[in-house]
Amino acid sequence: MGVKERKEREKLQRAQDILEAARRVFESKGFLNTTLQHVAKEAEISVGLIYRYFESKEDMFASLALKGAEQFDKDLTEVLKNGLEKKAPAKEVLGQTAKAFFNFYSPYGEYFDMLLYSYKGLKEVQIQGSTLTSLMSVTLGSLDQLKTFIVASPQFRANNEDEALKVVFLLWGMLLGCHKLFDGSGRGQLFAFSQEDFISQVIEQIMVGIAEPTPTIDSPKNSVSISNKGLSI
Amino acid sequence: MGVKERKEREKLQRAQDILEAARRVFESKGFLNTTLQHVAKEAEISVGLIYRYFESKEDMFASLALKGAEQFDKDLTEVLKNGLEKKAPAKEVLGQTAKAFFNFYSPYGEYFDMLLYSYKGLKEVQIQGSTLTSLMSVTLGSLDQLKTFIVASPQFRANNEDEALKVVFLLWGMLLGCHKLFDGSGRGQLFAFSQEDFISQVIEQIMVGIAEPTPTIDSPKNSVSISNKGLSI
DNA sequence: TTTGTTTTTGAACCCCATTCACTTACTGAA
DNA sequence: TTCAGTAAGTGAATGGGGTTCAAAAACAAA
Repeated sequence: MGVKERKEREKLQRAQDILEAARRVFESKGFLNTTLQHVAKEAEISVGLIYRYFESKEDMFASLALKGAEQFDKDLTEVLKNGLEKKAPAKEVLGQTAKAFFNFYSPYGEYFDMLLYSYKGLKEVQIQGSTLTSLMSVTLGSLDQLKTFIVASPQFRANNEDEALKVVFLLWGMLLGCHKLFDGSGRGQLFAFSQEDFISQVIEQIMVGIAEPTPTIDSPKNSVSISNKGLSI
Repeated sequence: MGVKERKEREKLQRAQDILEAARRVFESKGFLNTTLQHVAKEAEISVGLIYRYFESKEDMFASLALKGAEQFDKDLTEVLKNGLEKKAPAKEVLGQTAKAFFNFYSPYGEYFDMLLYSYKGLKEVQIQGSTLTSLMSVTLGSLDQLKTFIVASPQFRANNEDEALKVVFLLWGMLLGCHKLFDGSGRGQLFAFSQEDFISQVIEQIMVGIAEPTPTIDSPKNSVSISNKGLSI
């Protein structure tokens, strides 16, 4: 009874084909300008058939984002594993993380944004579909990976789960923000530096801080013994 | 001929009334669930009249965001002026900046996000309306204020425009990201800490860095003379 | 009052996402 | 090979909502 299995496979494949077609159209036209007619044409099927494979247009977005998030999670695992094994400098690991993040977020983050956005808009109607739930759960998994890495690596100040979690959110927030800054608005071109350069410098700054090591000129009062570290918060 | 003036005033007032009505409806229903019929009803006018005052629904969003951005810019000016005059600790100033940012971004940022988003979606059709242009320009003005502050304050490592700009973007990105983390997705409740606490700790971390001050145990090779500062990148 | 202008209205228009009655393709059994 | 039953696929119809427009109402000036 290989028929059932074959059908199953074909069905999955068809779903993937539609998704890829959708991605192509979105990328060339942008979300709002893409109609399901366009997608159907690109996928060489009829409009109605889309609904046999996806609950809605939004669900297609979610599915794309989910694919991206899963890829990111896989990349992240790789990056962190290598980082620990080779005892690579933290900023290098974070740089690679950022790179993976943008690989995910540039094509898919838009969908992600939109989903978050529409989630909020729809919160009183219907909280979320299963695809969106999966998306959230994969994302939280990635955050957890990062947390574990930070606790395990001796290069970070944070050495317990709680502290590390905050660092993770700081990094995550920074990445989200940088993406918005550069990619989300098209303003990137206004800046004199590339995203890549910028990110690596931001990471550098996050590592060592932006404050002047010796804060004020007029307070030698509590310079008792910590003169050498100077930066222990 | 005070008639003309009165009409002028009434027109402006009417626009404001519509905008406020729109804001109320958006806040109670969310964007996507708000129709122009709703807004018209709330403003006690007919649907068509909205179009005498605003180019489109999107333009209403942009106008709301603009109001928010202008308020933020004003607040920021105040915060930074006080900070410099009173030589307040940098993290305090940044904390107040964050507060002002969220005051703006919580009610209006959603519109802002959406505009950025739709800007991207529509970039090949029509770049932008005048309201959106103003919004961008006000925002860039705020960023510039921050840059100037950072150059002027001795508490920051950065002491030239170029360095300071990067710090500004780091901060801005962090704020954007934190907003998304907490407010944009409703995930805030999942975390064990409040946005306010989180932000202040993030600022702390950004000031002093997340790296362990003495990076590795096995490199006393270049401890020539900078042993006291230890953190000069 | 009359005339010209501005404001206001709400029904009509149009663009989609979504649905649905229907057709076609396929499968397993007779 | 035929046939019933099911799954896959179609595209025109539906409905919601942003936008437009012709006409009415309100208003100003003469």
